Amino acid sequence: MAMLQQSSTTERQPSVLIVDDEPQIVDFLQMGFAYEGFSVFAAHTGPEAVQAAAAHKPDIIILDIMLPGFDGIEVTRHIRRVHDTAIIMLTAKDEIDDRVAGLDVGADDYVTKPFAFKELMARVRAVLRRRGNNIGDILTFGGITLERGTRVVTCDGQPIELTPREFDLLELFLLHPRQVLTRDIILSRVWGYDYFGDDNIIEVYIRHLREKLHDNPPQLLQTVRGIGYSLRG
Amino acid sequence: MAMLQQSSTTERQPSVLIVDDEPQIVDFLQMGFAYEGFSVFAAHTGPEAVQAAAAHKPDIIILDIMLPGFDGIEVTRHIRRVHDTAIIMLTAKDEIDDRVAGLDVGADDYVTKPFAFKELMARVRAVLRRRGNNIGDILTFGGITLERGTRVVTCDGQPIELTPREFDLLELFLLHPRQVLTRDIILSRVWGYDYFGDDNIIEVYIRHLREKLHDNPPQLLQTVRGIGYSLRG
DNA sequence: CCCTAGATTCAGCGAATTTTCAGCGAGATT
DNA sequence: AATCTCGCTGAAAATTCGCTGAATCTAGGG
Repeated sequence: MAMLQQSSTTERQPSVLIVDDEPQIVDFLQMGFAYEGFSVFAAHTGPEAVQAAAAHKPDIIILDIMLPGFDGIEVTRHIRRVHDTAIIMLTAKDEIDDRVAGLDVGADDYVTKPFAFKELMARVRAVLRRRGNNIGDILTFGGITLERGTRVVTCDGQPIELTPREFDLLELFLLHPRQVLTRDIILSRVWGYDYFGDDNIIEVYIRHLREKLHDNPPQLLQTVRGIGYSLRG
Repeated sequence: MAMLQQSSTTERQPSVLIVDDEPQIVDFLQMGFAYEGFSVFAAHTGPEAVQAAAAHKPDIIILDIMLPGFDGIEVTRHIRRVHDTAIIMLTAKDEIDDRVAGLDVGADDYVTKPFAFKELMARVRAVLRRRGNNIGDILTFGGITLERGTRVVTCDGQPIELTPREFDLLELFLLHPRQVLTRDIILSRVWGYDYFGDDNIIEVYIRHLREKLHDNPPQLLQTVRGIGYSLRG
């Protein structure tokens, strides 16, 4: 998963603390959140988590309920005593009891493993929004506005109807304006890392977006021949 | 317990003061009330409670009858001397006598520990309603009105009969107007995080709501293909 | 035990969306 | 200029997705 530079349209960089003892999970989440423009901290044990939470005061914490020695519920209590951080718990499907206990202690939401990163992200945004932290909910560039919560997109004030794929693609460009996004990155971010279809699908959707954004001749969504595409002013 | 953006239809944020010497209880209640859209204050001792009540003038106080040094009855008397705030007492099962005494002193209601948050919340709403403080009890959007306490729903002034599931679903949308609620979130909020059934149940209930709300063709409850549904004007 | 309201499942249909594909033409390379 | 690569285009094909009209299942009341 290639790293991209953070969007300049995001006012402040939101932060996340990931707490899990499985390095794979941590890596996976780290990549995902970094890509979404978060600054990321990680912890592998309960005590580390409590310390990191106090030190960095992240906007949100992703916490595995099952941690060696010091479980997620304990961690939540400790953290909440110091700072009222939003917390989303990760649980396996067969840990219903623990999960419920976690909620009682005050997790803001929970997600069962295995999960799609997209779903987790949707919940993260919902939680942050609920707490009045709308960071990253509205993306803007050129005359384009994209509201992630309501999925309303406007171009020069006019509302635009987009299909899910079109929406995801535009969102990607708005997250990384001016960046040249390679075909590889576009494919893996919008169609998933396991997509093995035709490359040409990108061109088709770029065309759809250009049509709907009245970007003709291409000015907003510029072709970078041999590489990919780029959203420019 | 997924958290979503607070409804803009809620006129004013209600406030609650939680008084208990057990941090676990305070945490538990804090999260619950925060989720319900209350601004929350907490106190751990009698004097703190009296001071906080005077300072913040909360809409309602949740007061543990057993406090070290200065018991709940004393606190109630002090508070009532200054301000006529609604008070709900928490008591352990074996403190019946105290409970009666608490009522005599002027608590509006009492709840025995252990209790389900839902029950407490129901009583809170009942008490606030009785006192003419219906904050957060009535949700409105479009021509729809939903009264949480009585579970009465009207559409364009006409009363509508809803089954429990239908009510919960509509309530969810009214709590988050205009937001696009994903199928995941709808399922976990209305059917519970441990629901393993068919996705299609959502469509069935959306249809029921549309029928009862005379939303044909869909205008109020809009489908967001590939994502979920959204309550719009 | 039956009856009923409510909850859930299911299969088929139609429409929206996604994907594929082949031909064309603009840029790049020689 | 000839050639080649790569992106663009229009349209058809394939697929997904939500809607619908039952049928089935369940729990509670009479």
